[in-house]
Parts: sequence; structure tokens; C-alpha cells
Amino acid sequence: MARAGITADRLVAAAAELADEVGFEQVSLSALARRFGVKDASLHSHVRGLWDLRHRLALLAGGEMIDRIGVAVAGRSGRDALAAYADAYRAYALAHPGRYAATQIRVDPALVDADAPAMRRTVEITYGMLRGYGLAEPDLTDAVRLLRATFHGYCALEASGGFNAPRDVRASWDRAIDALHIALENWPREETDHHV
Amino acid sequence: MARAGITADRLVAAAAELADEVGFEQVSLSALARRFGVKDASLHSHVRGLWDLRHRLALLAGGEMIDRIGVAVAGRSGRDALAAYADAYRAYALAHPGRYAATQIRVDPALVDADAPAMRRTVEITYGMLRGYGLAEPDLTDAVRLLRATFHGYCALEASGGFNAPRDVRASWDRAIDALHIALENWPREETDHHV
DNA sequence: GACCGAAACCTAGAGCCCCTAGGATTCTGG
DNA sequence: CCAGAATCCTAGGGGCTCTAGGTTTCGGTC
Repeated sequence: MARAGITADRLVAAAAELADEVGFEQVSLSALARRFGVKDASLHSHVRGLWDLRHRLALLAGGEMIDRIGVAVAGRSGRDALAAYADAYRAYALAHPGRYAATQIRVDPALVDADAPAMRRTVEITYGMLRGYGLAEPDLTDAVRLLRATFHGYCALEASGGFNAPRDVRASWDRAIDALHIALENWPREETDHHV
Repeated sequence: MARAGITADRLVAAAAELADEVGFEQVSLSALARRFGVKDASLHSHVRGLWDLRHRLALLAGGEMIDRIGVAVAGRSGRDALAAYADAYRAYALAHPGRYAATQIRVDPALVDADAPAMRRTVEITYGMLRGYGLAEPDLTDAVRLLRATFHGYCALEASGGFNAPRDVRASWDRAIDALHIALENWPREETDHHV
């Protein structure tokens, strides 16, 4: 009987395609095995289980995503860099919804260290993008968290059909970037002490 | 044999508790049936299936959440209203992670109309909270989207352990609210036409 | 108080999923 | 060419959702 020639990498690649087609949650070892013309039990020799597969998929997608963002941001600074970062982020999330969802899973820190480069590049590129605004810690961390939250929230809501109003989402997105740029330029100084 | 006295409402209430304990994705009809000392097939007479249960849970949680936000926002305006809204939002998401996750599922618009009050109150309260900033459409919609995205993104990332830096999340959150307030007060006017 | 219809709950069973254990086949390197 | 390792298989346990159809219990009515 001819062999299917399955590799962990080919498995993850197929999982990525499947995730973009039917959604991250719907990716199953059974469906994957079916796609390879193989019994589902056979996959357990390449991958430790569904969790392992999802974890690998998260690393793949995270790497792909930060690569594109890195390219988009390269050579830009200030508002241009922010807009390029944001647009690349959203473009990836919309083009690869399943992969993007994979990047959001909670990931074991111990395993991350093993394949850390993508993670490290992500923080490097993100903090680098903010360089022009002249922020120092802890404001830098606060700003990064604000940006991550806004970008992720926007893409998550858009992907799940949360924006019903008849207003073009792309236009709203551009205004959100403008608003964030303004917030970064006028970053709140410590003196203002509201919120009990 | 004594009866368990199951109602659709009691079922949803139990599902809410279970969701907060083990996570929204882990809520199963089987587990629920076990909790009521009943066979899982019996639940299908009260609820149309897992999807129906999740849908009802989403409506319950959405109602609870907007109630608390409404109370927090009442009698406040401007920055105070924004901070109260944001804090009530995050407090609910952190106190009831499973319920909060339920509010994020894609929900059939046809069914929403049937139980629309919570949904309508949500937009009323949200738009009302922004009244002080003097925005008009489409900027209002853009601002609402920005706020929703940031709030949701923040809570989602925090809940999934996405904030690793040794910086107090609550402090970052306060700065994010400050930043949003600044962005709303200096809302970008149409003339600025960046982003290709 | 007995009855009757409507709930509430049950068993049985199909279908899908994940995963383990151990057997058979195919590749591959010495 | 021939081990040994890698690949794929069958067998089977356990969990989940959901349908179909049977019993039992409850509440109201005569």
C-alpha cells in the first residue's frame, strides 16, 4: 500500500489551510486524516495530539504574521509605521481567520522558549514601531498593550460579524488608527490621576 | 423516581456557573446533565441542543453585563462615564470569564430580534456614554467600534494570559482609558487623509 | 378520588471525536 | 541484503451530540 508521506510540518500546513476554510475550532485530527487518506490514529505518530497540533499551528501563524508585519513596517516611522503595522495585522487576520485564531490560544511558556524567535521578533518589531513616540517604561508597555488590545479586538469583532452598522469597516479602521496615533502623541502624563 | 425539576432557565443558569468554572468551550450538555443527576438525552426536551443553550447563555450574559454597566454609568458624563463604563466592562469579564466568552459568539440576527431589549439597551447606553464628546455620525460609529474593540481585546488578552510583562494590568488599563479619552476629545477630523 | 393528557425522564442507538496499544508493512542505511 | 526504524493499520475505550420512541410522574378535570 502506498504511503501518504506525512510529516509533522505537512500536517501543520494542512491544518492551517483547513483552519482558514472551516475555522480554527473545527480543525480535527479526523478531518485532517481524511484529507490525507489515512486513519486518524495514524496521525498520533507525527503529532502528540490535538493540543500539540494546535500549538504548532499557533507558532506557524505567529511567525507568518510577524514576518508580514515586519516587511510592512520596515523603513517607516511614526504614524506611517503605525498604520503599516495595523494594516498588515488586520490584513493577515482577515485573509487567514483560522490561522489568526490559532495565534490567540494560551501557549505554554515552557514550550515557547524552545521556539522563541518569532515571539522575540514580535516584541522587537512592536516596540521598534513605537520608537518615534518617545515613550519610556512603563508607558511603553502600556502603549503596546493598548495597541495589541485594539488590533485584536477589532479583528475579532469584525471576523465574528460584530459590526452591524452600515458603515464601511475599513473606514472606521482608518479612523481608529488616527485616534491611536493621536493618543500616542498626547500620551497621558502621570499627573492626571483619575479613576479611583 | 423523583424528578429533577429542570427548566430551560435553570439549565442556562447552571450553564453560566459551569462556564465561569471550567470555561465556555467546556460547557457540555453531558456535564450539565451530570450536574442535575439526569441523562444527557433528557436535556433536549428543554433546550433545542448545544447551540440553543449557548445562544441563551449569550443573551443572559449580555443582559447581566449591560445591566451592571448601565448602573455604573448612570449619572456620569464625559471622562467619568467612560471610565465607569470601561471598569464595569472589565470587572464583569474578569469576574465571569465563561459568561463573558458567551457574549462573544456570533448570534443569529433573526433570534436576536426576538430578545432584543438587552441588545438595544447596550447601544443606547454606549452611545449615551459618548454624548459628551460631541461626535456625530459616522464618527460616532467609528468611536463605538474603537471602544468595543479595545475593551474586548484587552479583556480577551488579559483572560488568556497574554500580558506577561511585570507591569500591573490595572495600571495599564487606567492609562488605556486615559488614552482613549484623549483620542475621543481630539477626534481626528476628516481633512487628515493618510493611509493609502 | 380516579382518570387523562402533557410534561419529564428514560433506554437504545447512530455518528463524530480523541487517544492508546500493539500488529503489519514499507523504507532505509550499514 | 537485511535488520531496525518509521509509517500506517486494526481494535477498542471513552466522551460528546442528537434522534426516536417508550415510561413514569404530575396537574387539572370530571
